[in-house]
Amino acid sequence: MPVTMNDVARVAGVSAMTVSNVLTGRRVVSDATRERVEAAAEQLGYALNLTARHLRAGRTNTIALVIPNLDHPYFGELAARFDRLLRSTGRHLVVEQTGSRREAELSALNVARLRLYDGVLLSVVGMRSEEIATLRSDMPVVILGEQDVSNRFDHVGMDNVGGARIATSHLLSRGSRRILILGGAPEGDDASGMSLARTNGWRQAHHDAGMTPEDDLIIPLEIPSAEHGHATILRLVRDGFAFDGVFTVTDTLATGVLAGLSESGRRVPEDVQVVGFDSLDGSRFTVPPLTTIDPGHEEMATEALRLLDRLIERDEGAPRERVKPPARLIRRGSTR
Amino acid sequence: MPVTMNDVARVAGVSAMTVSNVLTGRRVVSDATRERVEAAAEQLGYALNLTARHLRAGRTNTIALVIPNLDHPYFGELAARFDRLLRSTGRHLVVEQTGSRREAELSALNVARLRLYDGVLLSVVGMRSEEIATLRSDMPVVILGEQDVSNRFDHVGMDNVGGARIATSHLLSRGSRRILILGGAPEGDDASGMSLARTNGWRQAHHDAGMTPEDDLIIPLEIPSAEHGHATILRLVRDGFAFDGVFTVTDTLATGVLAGLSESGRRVPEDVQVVGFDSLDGSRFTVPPLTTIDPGHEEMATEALRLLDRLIERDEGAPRERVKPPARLIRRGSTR
DNA sequence: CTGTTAGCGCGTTCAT
DNA sequence: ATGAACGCGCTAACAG
Repeated sequence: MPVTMNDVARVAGVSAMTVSNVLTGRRVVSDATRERVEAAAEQLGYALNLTARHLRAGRTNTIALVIPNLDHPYFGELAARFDRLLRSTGRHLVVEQTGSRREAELSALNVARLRLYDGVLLSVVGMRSEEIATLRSDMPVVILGEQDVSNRFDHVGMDNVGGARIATSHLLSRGSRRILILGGAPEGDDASGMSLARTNGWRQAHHDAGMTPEDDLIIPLEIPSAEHGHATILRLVRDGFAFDGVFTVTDTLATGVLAGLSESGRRVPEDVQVVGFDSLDGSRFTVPPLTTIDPGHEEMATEALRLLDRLIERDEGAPRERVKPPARLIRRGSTR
Repeated sequence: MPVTMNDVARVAGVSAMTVSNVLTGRRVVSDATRERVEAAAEQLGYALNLTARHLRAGRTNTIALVIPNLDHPYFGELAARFDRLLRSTGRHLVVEQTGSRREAELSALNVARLRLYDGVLLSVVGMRSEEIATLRSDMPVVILGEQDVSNRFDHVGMDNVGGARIATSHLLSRGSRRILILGGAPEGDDASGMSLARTNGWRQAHHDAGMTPEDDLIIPLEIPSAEHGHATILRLVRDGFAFDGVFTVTDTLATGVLAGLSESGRRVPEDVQVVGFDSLDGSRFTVPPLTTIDPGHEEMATEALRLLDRLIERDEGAPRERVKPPARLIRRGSTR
């Protein structure tokens, strides 16, 4: 059996209450008693039972981050960022992986309702907007990501349209004329909101320049993975498809594209310029280094926590907010 | 106030115990009562309080993975792997990041002792072997990584020497003669155990081939990051240092090296061959794709959980084990 | 098949 | 400065 406060109290010849006071420092204890208690605790190898404290306190000082996968650098970096911020306020981050499965996303929310977490940062992928709107919101929840969310939730997103527009304008200004959007959404496709928005930005950039992009430049993908990027770009090159620029909807995708272009002898940026989206850490060291869009990671993280804390403090009066930091271009060697 | 079992019991006209039985299915309940209880729970929006259940049960069905950082792909992939395995047995994974700080590593172990987790998978970096040996082991703990750990703990490591040897032999067999070991440990350096072991493997491979490698080929690094790999290789090339092969002690390092070689006009694998270590997902799509060493990730994960479960089941009699799966070479385009 | 009692370990409240 | 009592919400153990 584990050692409890009562055990320590007995050995120290005091009440459990006094032990608690020594440990938490919430009340003043005489030096003599303090020392006896500390000695007893040490001697018995006492360890606080956090589960009991949480039950008693009704809160756990733990925030859950619900994401699709940890083995995708995008989410790994996200988790690290939140961890840093929470740690600095003495709280814990717990990561739940959903594998993008609807049920897992729901169940993670549910676990939160089960009082294990004080709040949830939810990065939804498997659920559609309509479905999200039906979620119970009796827990502090902030939605992260590109979804168009019902106004029953706070939401921190990114400027997908603006970012894609900047990326594409950059390619145009550097002389690309046939710019693929890899992972884009053709008209009428039931692609993700992210894909749709970034395709719109790509289109807008062309309009800004007085151009109308050809629809065949929109290359949809099941999943924006490096594999798919790689395979797709190889196929296009082999088919003799004409293009001199690629805007990939994610950096991961760009990785595969750079690999594919290199294999097929296309030089970057001389023959083809490439721009990604996400500004992953690793994109600084691709060959060549990847020009990309920083959607404002740091601001998104701080804002998400601000909104979540507001809910945790039961500041119910405040209306739900939607935050969307400005995106900015990071210029590197994959463009001229 | 949240709804409790008692509230549900009152509305359904039964005892809390019966509500519990309906919810857990641990005892048979008549259909009539079951339905009343379910209706009441639904009506009140009841949600189980897991904190209370955990206190009562004395276990949480949660395993903690303690790692330095989530934004390093190596650890992201590790976390994803454990998450998959644990989820398949109905348990949860929680990730604690330590930033490689000694105190954080200790504190994570401590949180575990505080009954929040049933067991801990500890990836130590900030502590030295001697220090690990002094840790209390009154919790189910399995140590992961390259450390030489006291025999008071189960340990799952990798074959650093063997892997480095295979990597280097491969370079030698493909014609490299001056093979840098980037992130290596010079004689007498107080480098990490990982670094030392991989340097030994590099040396052994040379001896296997009847050669003795020059000591100036051992390039130590503070941190095996892409940045350092990049900067260091640029410097070496600029200084006119002679080499025609690089064994980087991690894949991340190799990323920086490939970028640096490309910038300075050295062709891979024609002028310089490169081999990494870790077999990260992303290494399939570097330019060129990276030849690397798979230390047996999958086996390491399953073994670690087997050992941990043994401890959780209080199978105290069993002696501590140390597992070290065989490493194998993954050949790709960065070598000939 | 259902209820009563009791306690997991802690900390708030009220008393001394 | 210290202690007693009580309850956070759940569930084993023991009735009946």
